[in-house]
Formats: sequence, structure tokens, C-alpha cells
Amino acid sequence: MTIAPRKQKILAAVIENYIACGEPIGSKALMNEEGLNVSSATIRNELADLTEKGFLVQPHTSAGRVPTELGYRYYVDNILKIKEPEDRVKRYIESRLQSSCDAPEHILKTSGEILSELLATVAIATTPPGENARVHRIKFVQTGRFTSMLVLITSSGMVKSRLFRCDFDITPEMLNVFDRSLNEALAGRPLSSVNQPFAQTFAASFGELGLLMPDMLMAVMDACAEASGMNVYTSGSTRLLYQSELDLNSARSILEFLGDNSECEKLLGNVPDGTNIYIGRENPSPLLRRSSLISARYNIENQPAGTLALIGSIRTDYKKAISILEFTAKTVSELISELVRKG
Amino acid sequence: MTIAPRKQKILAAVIENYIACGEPIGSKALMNEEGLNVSSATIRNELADLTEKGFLVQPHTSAGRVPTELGYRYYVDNILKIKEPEDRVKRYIESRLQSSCDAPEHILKTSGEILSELLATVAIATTPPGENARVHRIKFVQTGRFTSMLVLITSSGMVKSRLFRCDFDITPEMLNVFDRSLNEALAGRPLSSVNQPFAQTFAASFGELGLLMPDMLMAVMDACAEASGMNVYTSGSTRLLYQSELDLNSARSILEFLGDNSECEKLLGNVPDGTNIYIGRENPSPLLRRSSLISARYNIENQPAGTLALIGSIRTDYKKAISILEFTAKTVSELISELVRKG
DNA sequence: AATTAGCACTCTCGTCTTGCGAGTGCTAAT
DNA sequence: ATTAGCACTCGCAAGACGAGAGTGCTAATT
Repeated sequence: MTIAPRKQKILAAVIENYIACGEPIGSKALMNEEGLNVSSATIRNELADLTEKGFLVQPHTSAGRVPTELGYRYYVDNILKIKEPEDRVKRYIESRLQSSCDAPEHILKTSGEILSELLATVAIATTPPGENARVHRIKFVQTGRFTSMLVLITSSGMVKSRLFRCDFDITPEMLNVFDRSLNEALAGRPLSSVNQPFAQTFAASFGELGLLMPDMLMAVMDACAEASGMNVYTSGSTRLLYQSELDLNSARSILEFLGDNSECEKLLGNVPDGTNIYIGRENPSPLLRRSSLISARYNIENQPAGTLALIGSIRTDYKKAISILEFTAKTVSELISELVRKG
Repeated sequence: MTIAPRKQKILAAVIENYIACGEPIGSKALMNEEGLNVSSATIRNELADLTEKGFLVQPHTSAGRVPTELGYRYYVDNILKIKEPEDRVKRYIESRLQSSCDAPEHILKTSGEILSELLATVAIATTPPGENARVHRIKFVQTGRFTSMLVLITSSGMVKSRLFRCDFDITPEMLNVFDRSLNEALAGRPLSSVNQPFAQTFAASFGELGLLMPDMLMAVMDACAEASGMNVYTSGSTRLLYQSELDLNSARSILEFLGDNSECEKLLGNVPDGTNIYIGRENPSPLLRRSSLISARYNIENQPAGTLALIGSIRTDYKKAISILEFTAKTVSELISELVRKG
């Protein structure tokens, strides 16, 4: 559907105005917009047309117009021009990300915090799904008479640690045995194959000695499971309480969505590459049907990896949000790629 | 202040009724309470007296009575009899805690989750302040060409780990040097003394070699800081949105309180031993003046250690909350003590 | 043909009024 | 000391009403 330039201008004005102040906007107010040198009557005609086409609605007869989801969609697809954020903002994002540049997880957590802070909204960052990653190396550190820490290093360079506790004295010799046999069996194995059956056959192959292993194997499995799944970091969910434009029900739905890890993973794992916007009912998840989700994938070494996303009211400042989100995703891509390259 | 038995009975009835249904309660409704075989007029006289004494108020002339904070206080101090939770509940708490019985932190996190779940409220659990703890041992695990993990073990048996990244190839020899020199310098030192000045003099004492250390030393300081401070685990803060008896402002204040770590630490670190209740304005923190805070300390080896706490509306089911909180604290005390004893 | 001025119309919102009902305090009787 | 009875108070919901904002339509203008 193509729309005459002046109508586009009017549509944009309504939407931007509504985004800014949250109130229906009428023909008279639009007259004062720059670049629109027509009378309110003309604008009324255009508004009526845009309303008929489904881009706008009036809450009631004597109110101004408010964009529909279709209106937002058209605006986002055809009108919106995304610019890079201001230099100040760019520098701020870069400096904060660089200072957490020790591990990919840290970068991702920080990026969520930055986004939720700058945009006063809920932000989500996911790690790349580690499904294809393999065990690179497992190490043990004794931390007490009965306790040890296990450190898993994956082929993608991720590091996960777990404490475990045995009901017998742990000796360095025993840890050596654990270390040697585990690494022999696991090195190069896909993380996803380190599961219950594997643990059982592994322990069984050691006969008596295998009876000493269950706690340790639990820790191994646990660490592999965490490393192979996608992790979801959420920031700023408390901000939902401060979003006046969000009614309580939407806020609850969003919280419910965030609390349901599998729902998050399903959605964020299947989001298209690049930037994507789901507005209201377009959302795959019913819990978000009254909200908007803006997502952007970041890349590692030019390969699509994980997702950064924002969840907020449908009435969101898409321009600002997209601009900051895309810039953050780009920066995250660069920083993590650099980390990975350096190994 | 002592109150005649019948008045106590009436006060208790008003409070319990109000806690249950959230509406002001009048003399007629109280007539139907068991054990009160008097007319509504008599009850009215008693109510008037309790109101004059400050235990009750009426929202307006023609409404029933509602407890004041003083009323709750009297109820909690003089009327409430705490029983142990039902067996079902006890078993549930015990089983969930036992299954996370690998590390104290894990137990504490779980206890917060249990509390917030069972009582549908915000729960907080703090680790024992590690201020008096000392460095026991520090270990290193190489995780990549440029990255390593540092594992800090404290005298109290706590384990913290940190990743750090250097801008040069890490060799096993170098890690050995780090290990030997750091442990020599730090073993037995109070965690709180591992600070910036220490790091500087330490690095300086190595001359040229010291220039390679800043990333590693940052990680050490960071780990010590985390281990020496009290950690605060919060659960169920999203439930605030579902608490109908909590107005939005109180909810925000509570979230603000939870978000301010230093505020939490100050308050929860200074709470009296045993069980303690702050009702409304009694709260030391202004942010909680419209809420109630119920806290219980848990012990490790009979020494007061950390705190479990609940934050909710002033109109809370104190009976249920205290009963479950105390039982949980007791169980946590036992489980952690056992862990510590086993080392 | 497009634009505009003018106007009658519609509908929300805040204010005000009013009647109902719940709950009270007081008084006099028990 | 308790109770029955009664007048009184006050919040609340429902209805009335005017102001104001914004509309759509028509007829005039460019």
C-alpha cells in the first residue's frame, strides 16, 4: 500500500506527537506542524482517509486520532529513518561496554543494563546458543576437604564453573584421576551429549571408583547444560512499574513472559537476523500482544550469534530505541568478535 | 499498656478479619465472631475505647474500624501466638533446602525463593557478612591464551571466582609466580585489607614484573570485595505487581529500597537477633515506611550470621509469615552449620 | 479539482446534586 | 454492665448538566 506524501507527513506527525505526549491529537494541533501549510479542514479530510484505511483510530467521536498497530507498522516500515545515536550516547555506550570487556557474558549483561537504562525499558540479552559448542577442557580446583570447583572451558571459549561436594575426603590424586579420565572422555564432545545416560555409562566404566563420582558428574552435567543452552539476561524489569503508559495487565504479562525462560528462549532464539520489530498482536507470544518487542541480533565474526531486545509499550519511541539498540548490537558484535579472535 | 481480655479478643478479631479481607469491619460483623456473645452496642463501646487508645481508626465516620500500626504492634507483641507451620509445609521447605545443600550461597538463594513463593511476597536473604574473614588460599586456572580464572577461598570456607584477561600470553610459569607470591602475601590477611593501596604496593614490590599484574590484581580485589561484603539475594520482587493491597507508590519505594544495595545492607546487617518486625513508620528506612519488614536471623554454629527477611504490605498475614520465616531460618541454620562443620 | 471557512453535532470529562446504606454515638431502659 | 433504639454522619454510586474539544459536512473560494 502506497500513501501520498502529504498523508505520510500527517501520519508521521500524528505518530510522533502521540509517542511524545501520549494523547490523541486533532487537526488543529497538526496545523502547527512544520511543513504542513494547509488548513485544519484539509487535514481533517486526510485524517478521515487515514482512519478509513486503518492507520488511525479515534478513541471516541470528539477526540483526536491515535495510531493503530497498522499505523505504527507503516511508520516503522516506510517513514522512519534511523540515524546513529548522538556522539555523547555512542561514547557512553562504548566506554561502558569496553570496561566490561573481560568475558562475553559480562559484555552481554552490561549491554542489557545500558539499554534498559538509556531507554528506561526492559532489555534482554541472550548469549549465543552454545548448542554446537563442544567441551574443550575441564579443570578441577580443590576448595575444601569435601568440596571442589569444576571449571568447564568450551570450544567457543566460554567458561563455566560449578562447586560440588563429596561425602569423602578429596585427595589430589583423586582429582587427578577425575581430571584425566573426564578430559579423555569429554574433550571434543558436543556439550549437548553430556547428559544423564552419558554420566551413567561413564561412571559404570569405572566400576567401584565410579561410585565416588555422582556429585562430580552432576556438576559436570549442570555446567554443560548451562553452557549449551542459551542464557537470557534480563535488565530493568522493575522499570515496568514506572512506565505510566503501560497498564498493569500488560506489565504483568511482560513479567510473566520474562519469568518463563523457555518462552524467552523460544522467541529470542527464532528472531530474524538484523533488526526486527513486533508490534502488539504481531507478537508470536500471546503474553506480549499488548506490547512491542524490538530485537537486534549481534554477530560474532560475522556469524549471527545472540539477540539483544527491548520490550515496552506499543507506544514507544521507536526511532530512539532502534537507533540505540542497533548501535549497541554493533558494538557488542565488535567487542565479542575481538575477544573471540584473541581467544 | 494492658488491655482487658474482651477488648483484646475484639482487637484480635478486627485485625484478623481485616488481614483476611482488607475491608473495615463494623460492630455487627464482629457479633458473629465466636466467643463474643455480646450485643453490637457493647462492641461499639469497646471499639470506641480501642479507637481512643489509638489501636484502631475509622477511615470515615460511617465506616467500620481498621487497625493502626499501633494496633498491629500490640497484636504482634501481645496477642499473636506463633505455631509451627503445617507438616506439609515443613516437609516442603526442608526438601527444597536439602536439595540445594551444596554451598551456603545456594541454600540462601533457595530460602529466599521458597519464602517468596510460599508467602507470595518479596523475600531477602543475606549472606553472613564476611568482614572478619581472611584469605585462605588463592588458586589460578588457565582458561585461554589470555584469560585465566582466579579462585578465592576464604577462611570461612566461601569460594569466589573471577575471570581476568591479560594483554600478553599467559604461561604456566607466570601463573605459578602469581600463585606463589599472592598466597604468600595474602594468606591470612583480612579480606577488607585487600584494597587499592595494597595492590599498588604489592605490584610495586615486583618492579617490572608488577606491570603485568593489574588485571589479575583487579580480579583479586574484586573477589575479596565481594566475599567480604554481605551479599543480598532478593526474590519475588515481581510479585509486588500482583499485590492488590499494595499501592503503586509503596511498591515503587520497596523496589527502590531493594535496588539500593547499601541501604539493604545497612538495614539487614543491623537487625536484632531472632525475629524482628518493623511495622510501617517503625522502619528505619524511609522507603519502607508504608510497608512491613519481618526479619529473622539464622545462626551458624550457634553464632548469629545472616538475615532472612520479608517485605510486604502492612496488612500482612503476620501469623503465617512469622511461622514460615522462623521455621525456614531454623532449617537454614541447621543446614549451613552442618556444611560448615564438614568444612 | 483541491482547499477552506463555517457550523451544527457528538461525545468525554469534571462538577454538582441527591438518595441510599452502613455504621456510628448517645440515651434510656433493663 | 449491658442492651435496644434512634438520630446522625458520611462515603459512594447514579444521574444531571455545562464546557470544551474535535469532528464531518456543506458551500464558497481558488
